[in-house]
Amino acid sequence: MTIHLAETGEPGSLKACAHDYQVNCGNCRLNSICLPLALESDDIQLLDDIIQRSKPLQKSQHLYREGDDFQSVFAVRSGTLKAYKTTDDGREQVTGFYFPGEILGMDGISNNTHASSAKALETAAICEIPFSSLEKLSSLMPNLQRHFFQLMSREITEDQQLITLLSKNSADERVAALLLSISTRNARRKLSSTQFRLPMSRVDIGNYLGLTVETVSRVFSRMQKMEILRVDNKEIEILDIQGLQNMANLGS
Amino acid sequence: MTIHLAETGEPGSLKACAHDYQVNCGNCRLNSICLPLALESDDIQLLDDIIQRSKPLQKSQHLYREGDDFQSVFAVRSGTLKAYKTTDDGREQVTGFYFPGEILGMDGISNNTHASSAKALETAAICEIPFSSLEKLSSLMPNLQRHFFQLMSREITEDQQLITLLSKNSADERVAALLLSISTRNARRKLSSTQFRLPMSRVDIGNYLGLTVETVSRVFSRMQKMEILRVDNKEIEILDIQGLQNMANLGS
DNA sequence: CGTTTCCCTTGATTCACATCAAGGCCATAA
DNA sequence: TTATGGCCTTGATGTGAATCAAGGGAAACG
Repeated sequence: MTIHLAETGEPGSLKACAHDYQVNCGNCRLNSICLPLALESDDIQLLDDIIQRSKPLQKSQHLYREGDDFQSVFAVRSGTLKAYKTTDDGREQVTGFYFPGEILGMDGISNNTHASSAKALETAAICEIPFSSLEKLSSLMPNLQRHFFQLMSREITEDQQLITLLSKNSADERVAALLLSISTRNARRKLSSTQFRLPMSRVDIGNYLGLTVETVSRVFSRMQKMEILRVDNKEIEILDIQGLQNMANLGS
Repeated sequence: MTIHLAETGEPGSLKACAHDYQVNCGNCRLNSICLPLALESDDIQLLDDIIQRSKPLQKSQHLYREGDDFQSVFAVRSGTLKAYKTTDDGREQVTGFYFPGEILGMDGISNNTHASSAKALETAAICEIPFSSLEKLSSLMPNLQRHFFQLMSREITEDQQLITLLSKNSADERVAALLLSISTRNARRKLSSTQFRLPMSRVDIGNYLGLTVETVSRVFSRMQKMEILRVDNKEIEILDIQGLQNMANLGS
C-alpha cells in the first residue's frame, strides 16, 4: 500500500547514509514544528512507522513534477526546496519556498495529481508521508487530523498573504517581506534571524515575488545603500530589522 | 458544543422562512458539488444533522470578520459572498468570491481565528458547519475526511492560480480569466455560461485582480469594442468565448 | 420630490517597474 | 592557461497601469 520513495528509483537507491537510518520523528530536532507537533509519544511512533526516509535529493533534482500522480506529502528535514508551476506560455511561477520542518505537496490532494513541481535548491533530506496512510492514521488520531487540517489551512493563509503582497505592494515591500519571512522561519529553527544564506537565486526570488531579476537586484542594492542590509551575493545580514519592517509594512 | 448561528444574533433571529426549514443536504440541488459529494445517503443524513441553517444574510452583512473566533466553515446555498483581508494600511484585498455550492472559512482553521472577513454581495443563504462536529464526523467517515482534505487542497491550488495571474498576467488577461472562472462555475450549477449578472462591483473585481477600478472599466470597454463581450453594467454576455480564452491564455 | 451617494466610465498625465543592453565575477571545463 | 556559462549588477529607455480629474447614471434617502 505504501510506496517507498527509494524503490521507485534506480536499483541500489535503497542505500542511505547510516546516519539517516537513525532519524525518526521521536528524536528529530524538528518535531516541535513539523507534523508530530501535538502528538503523544506513542502516537509519534505510529506516525513514524508510516514515514519513508530515502537518500537525499541533490541540488536541482525534482521531488515531484506537476502532473505526477499524487501519492504522498513531504516534510523537509534539511535543505530547501522551491515549488513552482509552469504557465501556459512556458514561464515559471514559484509558489513557495520550503525550509526544514515544513510540509509540501498538499496541493496534490484535490486532483490526485501534483499541481506544482518541487525542486531542491540545495542538497535536501526529505521525509515522505504516504497520504493514504496518513489519512487512515488521521481517522484514528484526532490530534493528527486536526494538525493536518491546520497545516493545510496555514498554506491557504500564506498563499493569501502572497496574493496581497503581489497585488498591493511595491518591489521594496515585497522583497522586505520575503526577507522577514525567511528571518522568522530561521528563528523558529533556532538559527540566526539576522544572518543567513539565501538558498535561492535572484531569479527565483523575482519569480516568487512577481518581479524581474534586475528589479530584485536593484532593491538589494538600495537596501544596502540604506544600511538596512549587508549583501554579499547570497549571504545576507540584516543590519536594521526595524527599518526592514517599516519597509515591509508601511511601504510606498 | 455546536454553535447555532441564529443563537448568536439578536433574539428572534431563530426565525427563518418556512421554506428554508425544508432544505436538507439530501434534497439540496447543490449536493453534487458541495460537501455531501461522494457520501452515501445514510452518511449524508449524519452530515445534515450537524449543519445549521439560519436566516439569510442581507447584502453587505458579514458572515464573519477577520479576527473572529473560528467555529465553523460555511457553504453557500444561494447568493454570493466575497472574502477579503484588510491590509496594515487599511486597504482591502479581496481573496475570493464564493458562489452557491462553494465552501468558505477554511482559512480560519490554522489559528482558530478567521484570517479574512466574509461579506454578502447580495442576499445569501448559508449552511453553517460547526468544525468540531465536522472533525468528529470526518474521523468516522473516511469519504468525508478525504473530501474535506480535497476541498482545502483545491482552495490552495486556486490561490496558486491567482498568484500566477497576479504575478505574470496583464490587466486584460486577469479580467478574462475571472470571467471564464465565473462562466465555468455557472456551468457547474447548470446556469448559462455565457450570460450572467456579475454579483460584485468593479471595485471588488479590481481589488481581487490587483487592478484599479479604472483599469477594470477600461478592459471591459475594450472587450466590448472587440466584440468579445456585451456589457451592460453588471449584466455580461460573452459573445466570443474562444476570443476570451485566447485573451486569458496566450495574452500579452 | 429633489438630494445625496455610490458606482461606473473616459481622458490626460505620471511613474514604477519591465525591457534592453552591457559588463563583472566566479566556477567548471578544455 | 583560456574558454564557457551561470548568476548578479548597473545603466538607459520604454510602457502598462496607476493616479488625477471630471462627469454621468442609477439607486438610496430625507
